[in-house]
Amino acid sequence: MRQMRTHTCNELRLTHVGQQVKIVGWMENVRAVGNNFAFVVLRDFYGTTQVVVENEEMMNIIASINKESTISVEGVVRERASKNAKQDTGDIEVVPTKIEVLGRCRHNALPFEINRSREADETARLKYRYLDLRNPAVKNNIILRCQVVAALRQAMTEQGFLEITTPILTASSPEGARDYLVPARKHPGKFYALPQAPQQFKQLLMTSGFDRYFQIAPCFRDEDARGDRSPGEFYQLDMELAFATQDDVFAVLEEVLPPIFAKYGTYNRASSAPFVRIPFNEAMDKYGSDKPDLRIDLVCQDASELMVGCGFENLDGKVVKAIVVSDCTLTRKAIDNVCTETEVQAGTKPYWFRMDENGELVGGVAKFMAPMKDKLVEALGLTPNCLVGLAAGDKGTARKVAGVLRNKLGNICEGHMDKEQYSFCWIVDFPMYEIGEESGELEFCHNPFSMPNGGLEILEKAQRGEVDPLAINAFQYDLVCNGVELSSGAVRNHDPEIMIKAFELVRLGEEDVKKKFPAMYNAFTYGAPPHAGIAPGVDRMVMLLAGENSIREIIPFPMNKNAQDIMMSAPSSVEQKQLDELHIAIVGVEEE
RNA sequence: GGCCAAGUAGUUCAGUUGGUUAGAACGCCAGCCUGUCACGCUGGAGGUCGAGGGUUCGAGCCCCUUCUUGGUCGCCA
Repeated sequence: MRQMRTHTCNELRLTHVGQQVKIVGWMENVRAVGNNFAFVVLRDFYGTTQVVVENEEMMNIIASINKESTISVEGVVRERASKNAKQDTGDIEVVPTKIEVLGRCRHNALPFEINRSREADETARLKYRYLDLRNPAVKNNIILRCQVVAALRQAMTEQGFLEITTPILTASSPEGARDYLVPARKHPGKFYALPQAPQQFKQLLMTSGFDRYFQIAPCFRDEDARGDRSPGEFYQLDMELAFATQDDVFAVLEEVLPPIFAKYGTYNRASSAPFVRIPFNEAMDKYGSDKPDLRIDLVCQDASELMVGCGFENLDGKVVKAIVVSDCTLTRKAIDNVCTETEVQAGTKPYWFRMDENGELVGGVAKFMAPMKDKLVEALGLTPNCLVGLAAGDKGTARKVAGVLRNKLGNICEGHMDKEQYSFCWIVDFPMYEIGEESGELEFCHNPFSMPNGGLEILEKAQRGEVDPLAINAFQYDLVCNGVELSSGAVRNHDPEIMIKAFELVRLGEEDVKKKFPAMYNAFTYGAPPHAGIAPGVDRMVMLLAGENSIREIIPFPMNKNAQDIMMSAPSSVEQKQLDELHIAIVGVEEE
């Protein structure tokens, strides 16, 4: 036979019985039964097939190699004497006439067992990622990723978007995250930067007249990792629409995402259009978060007034958020656990009390609550067997603690979370400005590209002191799914005058705009279309679809949380010659 | 960078109040086994208990330092 193989390891069925075939793959397992009789499991990308070795010659070959070697098996398909219903190819087996070793595995002890690699130490998995990926359970996440990306491309294309690639080597951006810099050999002392997002390029494409742009765009940010945030690089479904409003952008994703989530997700239910829209301030008040998990039916109620005069100094006179969990069966120990975990995550401890089955207030801070029981029952709608979580402090603290507590209670208390679905919402009306924590002065809340709601007029009013700049909203929005922030987007500020005015409010001006965004500023002076866009994170979407908690499970070759690729040994030292060419001198670093 | 947790055989873990030779499962090696499919049975090899220091008659266990890893907060226009 001339081909390497005639069939894959998930192809042969009873209909093939009697045929001469050739299959290839990894020798996953050998079950020897008797001296000259063994079952060999051959695995390739597609599945597994059983090979039966029945004579000494073949036995010797199998015995001479380690598991995970690649072999080629030429032989005849035979119906099994005892079939295995759990295996796609469980009705047949291949009786070899020839076994050839293609790639010998030189190790009889692997760093971990392939089919149990997900339980192995993560460092070992990452170092031997090529072995980890042999595990079908690991590999399937990568396949899912490919399918989702393909589906996204197709859906976007069907919606009339053009995929346009933008530069990877570009200029450092003064705003946002830390840049990855690349030294420019031909320009001593100067650097390229890897794009944090194709933001400016896509806006320039709009200015060029491309009407609907998208890209599965690699983005690079030199910031620390999280469970749901890979260090260094990630991918966004980046898109921008000319002559478009916020609603136009929403309509695209409301059309594109639900079918893909329903088809490829762990859960087959996804919100349908239109997704719920929640103003930023309402989200913060009601859910204690700008990325609420709407699968949880709990809401935060304001209890600040109720607590006045309760006599407990940590509640009395503070901003207090109450979360009422009806029919709560948590034990005291479980409640304490939730409170401790909340404190770890939010930095401040929540308080609690319960109404027992007799309608008495018990546990936690109940003794402070008892005197005003009637008021509480009416205002918070307390019923027997309900738990009340209290988050208190200044406004920001109360919101944050309440948000964390809400998530924990929703996840742990039965009946308050309809988990098996993808629940989308838009968070809208983000404030344009905020008071910076460090500077104490007015700063852009999110990014300076967004169009303020009210345009030039409201900025001028703010400048004249007629409007509180903190009350100005931007046409800025987030897409949230199951408590995960999938994306930020905005109607862009395409008007140079409004841009300058927006900068003036944070003590910057025309020169700063020109200096920071020269290409975009200039381009906009030549007639720019109003435009808007968004960029959902591909990695996070796939993570949600795969039902994984770690972003590393859905990236083919992830870095560890210290931004190292321990398989490739990146980052690494380089030759002095390379440094010289780049005009780089390493100082203040000890040799390893 | 702060805080929390973990680090014991190739792998995943157990290890009681500080006390004899540090155990189990899987994997590996050898032997037996002709219908297994998480094959089975018998035996065996395999350990600087992350590293360094301290307390003690005696430390895997207690104390200090340090390294690594994970989580979390800072950070992420």
